Amino acid sequence: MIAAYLLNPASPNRELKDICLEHLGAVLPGGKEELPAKAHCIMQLSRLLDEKLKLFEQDRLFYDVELPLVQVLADMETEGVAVDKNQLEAMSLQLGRSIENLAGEIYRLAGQEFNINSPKQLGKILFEELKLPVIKKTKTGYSTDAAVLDELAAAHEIAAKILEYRQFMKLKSTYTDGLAALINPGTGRLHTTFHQTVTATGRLSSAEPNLQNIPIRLEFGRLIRKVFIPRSKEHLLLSADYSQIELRILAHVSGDPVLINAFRNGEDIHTRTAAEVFGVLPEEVTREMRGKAKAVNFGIVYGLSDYGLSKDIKVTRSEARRYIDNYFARYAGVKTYIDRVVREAREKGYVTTLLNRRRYLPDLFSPNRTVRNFGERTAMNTPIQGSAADVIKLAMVNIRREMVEHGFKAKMILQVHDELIFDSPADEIDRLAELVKRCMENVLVLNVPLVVDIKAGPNWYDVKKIELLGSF
DNA sequence: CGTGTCACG
DNA sequence: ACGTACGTGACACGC
Repeated sequence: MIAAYLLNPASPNRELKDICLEHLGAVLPGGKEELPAKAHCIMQLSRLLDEKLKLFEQDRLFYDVELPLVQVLADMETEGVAVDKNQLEAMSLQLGRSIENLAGEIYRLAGQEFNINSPKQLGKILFEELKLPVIKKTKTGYSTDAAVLDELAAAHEIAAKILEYRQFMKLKSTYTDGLAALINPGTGRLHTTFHQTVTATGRLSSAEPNLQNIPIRLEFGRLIRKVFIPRSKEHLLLSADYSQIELRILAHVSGDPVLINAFRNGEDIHTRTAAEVFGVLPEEVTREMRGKAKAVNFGIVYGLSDYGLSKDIKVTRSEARRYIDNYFARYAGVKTYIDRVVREAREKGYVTTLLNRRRYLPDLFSPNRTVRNFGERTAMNTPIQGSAADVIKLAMVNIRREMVEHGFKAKMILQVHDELIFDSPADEIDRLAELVKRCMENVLVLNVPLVVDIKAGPNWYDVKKIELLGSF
């Protein structure tokens, strides 16, 4: 399954019968021949896929990264993450009361009761009963998403209430109630499943529950993180996250001197970008300028458009265009790199990552311009996002080896794309922090340093940065 | 099961 | 004139 994934990660079907069809051109029979036919196919496939991996120079990625990662992920899933069930239930009750109060307010303002969770019913109330202006439409009717409600907030106080209602409803259904329902009664912990063959870029995904999307951006949601705790009172949680890994990878693959210098000098990258884009000194950069520059940096990684940027930071499209033009004028190496990646993708039909992960981009050849543009943005984004996935996967394999070798009691329990979480005895924390930081920062040698921040604490909310002594 | 919405990196 | 930021998963609704 994993070999087939590396050969073509965008292929939607990963069942044995799909892989047989794709690589052997064979249709698996049903009935009494099914089992021996499967055995035969697996044998054929193991040789064939091994040959194909060698041909694509993906054998190291397969044997040195993805295969050893299987055991790492299995152990993480088995260990699970402890949660405070009582606290989860208390939060649920509190959210339930807030939701009821808000619903009452919303019904009063609407002049009737209806299902607030139904976009169809909500649209009718907002745009037909209350006659609010229609901002945008979906395939099936009126859009009522957060951007629309934000705009409506000026016209009617119901909009803000609905936004608040949605926020609480999300927290209750997906997080407090949703997580509580998935606590394993035997272990008292949450045991996610990490999927290794799902994403087109090489990232992992997490399901049942998804522990890669626990709230953090809004303070209220962030409190959910308090329920994620160590397994015993002698333990702490330790989190280790890569600082700006995607932009560092961009600096490496593009060779852009301004970007490389910024990272080598340990500069704040968003401030540096603001200084470049707005033509001021770093010390003259305001909060607002830095915020916009941060959005530009994200946009660069995504394969930006002036439209997407303007929507993100709420400036006019021509203003966004100016930021982008300024960016490419100052980071000319990035511009050259992006043009090269897209051109090579068109020539070869695929893009690759640092460790030779591959993604085919048939969208590049679509007659539809929108689809083609999408393909071009994918061509820019995938080598960055996918290389970041390569880096952390290799680090996970190396960390596990060292932890086993040195007899650590601590356990790696979660991966959140650029971050690893450990459940560790308090008296191991300093040694673990040193090991994890060293493994993550030295996993590959790039032309800019990789920097990892380490935090520790009594739960996932209250982790605080710790500085390591004497490790340089 | 498709759609809309929204949580994360 | 049109339609667009990259990658996921879960929930609720409604067919």
